[in-house]
Amino acid sequence: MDKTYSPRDIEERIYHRWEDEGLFAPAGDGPPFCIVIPPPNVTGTLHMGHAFQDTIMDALTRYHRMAGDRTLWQPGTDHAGIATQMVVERQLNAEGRTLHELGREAFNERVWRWKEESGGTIARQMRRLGASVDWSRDRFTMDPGLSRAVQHAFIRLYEDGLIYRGKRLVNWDPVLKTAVSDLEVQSEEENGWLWHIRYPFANGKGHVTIATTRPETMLGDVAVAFHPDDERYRGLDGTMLALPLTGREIPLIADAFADPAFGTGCVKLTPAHDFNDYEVGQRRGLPLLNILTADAKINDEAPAAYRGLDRFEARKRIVADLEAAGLLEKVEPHRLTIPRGDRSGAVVEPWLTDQWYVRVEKLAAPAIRAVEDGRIRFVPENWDRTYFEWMRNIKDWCISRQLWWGHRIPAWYGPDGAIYVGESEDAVRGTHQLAASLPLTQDEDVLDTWFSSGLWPISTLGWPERTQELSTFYPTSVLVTGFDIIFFWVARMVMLGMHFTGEVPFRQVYIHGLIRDHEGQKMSKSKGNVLDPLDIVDGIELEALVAKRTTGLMQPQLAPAIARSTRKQFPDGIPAHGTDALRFTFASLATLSRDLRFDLGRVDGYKNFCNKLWNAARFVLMSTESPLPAGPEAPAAHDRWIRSRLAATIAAVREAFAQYRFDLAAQAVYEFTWYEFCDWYLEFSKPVLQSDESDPAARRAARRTLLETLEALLRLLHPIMPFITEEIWGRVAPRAGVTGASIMRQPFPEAPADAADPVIESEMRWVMDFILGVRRIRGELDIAPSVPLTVRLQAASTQDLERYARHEAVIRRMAGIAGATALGAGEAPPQAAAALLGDLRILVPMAGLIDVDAELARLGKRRGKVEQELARASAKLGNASFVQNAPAEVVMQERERLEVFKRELAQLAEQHERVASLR
RNA sequence: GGGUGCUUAGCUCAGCUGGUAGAGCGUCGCCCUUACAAGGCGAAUGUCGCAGGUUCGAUCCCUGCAGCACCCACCA
Repeated sequence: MDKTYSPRDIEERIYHRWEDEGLFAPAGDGPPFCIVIPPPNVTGTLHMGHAFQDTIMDALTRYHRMAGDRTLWQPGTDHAGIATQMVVERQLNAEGRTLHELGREAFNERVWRWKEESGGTIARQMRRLGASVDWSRDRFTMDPGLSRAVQHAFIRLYEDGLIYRGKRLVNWDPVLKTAVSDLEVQSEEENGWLWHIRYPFANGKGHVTIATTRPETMLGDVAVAFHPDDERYRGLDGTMLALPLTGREIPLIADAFADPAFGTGCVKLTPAHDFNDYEVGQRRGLPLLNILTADAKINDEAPAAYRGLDRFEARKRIVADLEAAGLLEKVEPHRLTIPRGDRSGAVVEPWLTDQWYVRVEKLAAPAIRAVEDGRIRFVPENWDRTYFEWMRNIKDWCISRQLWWGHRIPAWYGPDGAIYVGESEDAVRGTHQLAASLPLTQDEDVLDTWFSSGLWPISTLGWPERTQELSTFYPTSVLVTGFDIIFFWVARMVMLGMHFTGEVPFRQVYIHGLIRDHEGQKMSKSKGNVLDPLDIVDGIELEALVAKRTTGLMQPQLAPAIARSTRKQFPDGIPAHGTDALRFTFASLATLSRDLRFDLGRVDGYKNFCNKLWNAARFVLMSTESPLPAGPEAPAAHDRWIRSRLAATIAAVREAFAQYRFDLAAQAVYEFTWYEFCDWYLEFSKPVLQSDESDPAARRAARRTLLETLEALLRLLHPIMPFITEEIWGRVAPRAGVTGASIMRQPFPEAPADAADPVIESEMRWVMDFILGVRRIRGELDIAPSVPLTVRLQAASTQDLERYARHEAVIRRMAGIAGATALGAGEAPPQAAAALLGDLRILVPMAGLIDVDAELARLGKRRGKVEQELARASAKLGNASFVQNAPAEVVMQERERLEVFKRELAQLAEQHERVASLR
């Protein structure tokens, strides 16, 4: 093995081998286990959130694969309608061309080309991260098979009466010029104004005053409402008003919709441009007057003076005209929520159009029940409340989009406006027996991306065909995703999956937190704090990092600040850490918290961990030969001890995986590896291995234990750190007598039932405490390691002496002592510093090497601590109700503690006196 | 307006069904001891947000408050 661990040399090579050998495909006949990947945008790149999510899914996948399950991690990408279309459109614009010049067909060809070009990026990145997806089953939402699934789903829902076409108000994005669903609208509080405007009575005698945040919509007003109980307007129901600037007359009506407490109590009604007003209008039979074009300019329904003006321009003009007419009563500042399109950032308009909708109520009911009765379980559990909250108030889902990139809606219109839904024009003509001469035109629109995403678990497995994969892997086992798409995606998969198959799409939904930067900020291009996971893996020079963060900004003026903060945070760029270190970091970050702060310092730490493991393996390989020599074996206590500790660690890791506590799994395996295996066990084994005088049977046992423990440890670590474990395992396994092409297909470790050994653990605890006691004296009294110590044992029991004898070689080496001898009965103890180990006192004679003051200080410090503990324990035991009510076990334990403290205190006092007398 | 989280060592976070507060990073000493200086050995550091309550006992359970996030919602 190379002396240093260098991830770059091993990772790519190993991944290719796995892939070439087909190790990612489901195998065996164990119970099925399946995860479908949340499909990233095909033209996108992986960010930290993806890398985190992929790490979790891969860890689960590898864990289950090793546990013997027939495991499929289903990969794929999403066509991401709006996002992708916007990117390509921007490319076009940069070339000085527009979408419409190109035409629909040519544009789509162009998007496909772009998809082919950039579509491999994600896959390349996933390979670097070690993702063990079954690439042979890679899918794209616009693949022919998946497109067929989408079409089939649409047709069936239509036939089931769950899809309809309707003219109503939708959220209209005037920049993208498409309808969007409620979920794609982001409402933010912003500062605005409240305009108070007078609407004169038609008879010229007086006026009412309305308050509005959107004066330009007055051009579409069809009524003004006041509350029926509002005394101020008693008897005015039905009075006609002269709508300013328009020459139109509209009625004043009494309607409970108006809130007497707001503004003047009068509200203008614009049913074509406001969701509330629309509802009132429907109820009251008011007309709809649309005054806006698709790009939110004033249309020809409005007075000539305003036609063609942008809505915000029109607002200014109208306010000015009202003021000039003396109708503007006042303007006051007002906080209001502004709805913006989540992609374009444009203010969304409620706009009257024909769109396709999914009638969700019937779909939602079984989807709610599935979570209520536990067929689907959220982890952490409380996300079900979020799910319920939304599902119980769900509204019909607008699924048509006025885009070109996506699944075209399979509907055709006759000249009379009749709607025919089917697989193709021919099919439609056939089913409905339409004359060949009857002209049919297909709907121009495409479906919401989330419609096809909602089918993902079934469509990737082959639905609507009844494939082998579908029957094997559906329902899938667990969905791993972020809480931000519970509504967009999770809920829709449940509804659609259940409707089409009668079964839930997944049994568990593991909701992970959001990766933020080290300051807790969301990572975003415009904040300039994004990290490319592969830059952490491979490292990146400072200048390259700065360039990466500052190019392609939507707001180029942010570049200098971003460059500055980047240089400050990473003065030397980012060093290479390797994939395993990054993955281990993600695993240890995967707590139940919803915000996860990513700190590069942790990756550094886990890279060191990789190095530690690497070197431990080197030691094991250097200390053993292949194959293990035959012969009788005599395991030492520490051999049995490490097996006992390994068993406990295995149990902890398995439990952690079962609970999706990757952080606890990582922690358990980290602590075992570093603190138990490396810090203690390897050192324990050295005297046996490196001495020519040791018992050959003990040596054989040590070598076996070394190899077997490491081999199991590698398997235990593999789901989280696949590369380094594979690399080391390839060398270690043969010596441990394990055969196999790859660690990937080895069984996940199981704790042998008889491995746990409390007796041995307590004996080794004694050994370790002995060593620690001497080391502490050395450290605190500043005795150089080169100074050999000979210690005396005072008040040693038979057991102490036996233990010392059994472990003398280890203790001498690790505590750095030349030897230890028991104090004879009646022999006066030497002047010495002492470490306490139960009743046993380990005396380090002070002759000439101990600083009296330092030792006194040391004793005093310890005494303070013990006194504190003692006081606490005795207070507890002095409390009658504690003794009475606490479980006997607890009380007994407390009594023991008290005794121990008392004894220790006495010993400390005695020691203190003796040392002080040296002065 | 409704809902959900969070507050523990300088920083980032664990702490399972209430029973002696932990880790990593950082800090401070001493060591290049032949697996590893990406290391070893040792050390320091906490009124567990605040105030009540339940309990023999509360970081943990309950109530209230404060601060910080986030989600949902049509108030002109």
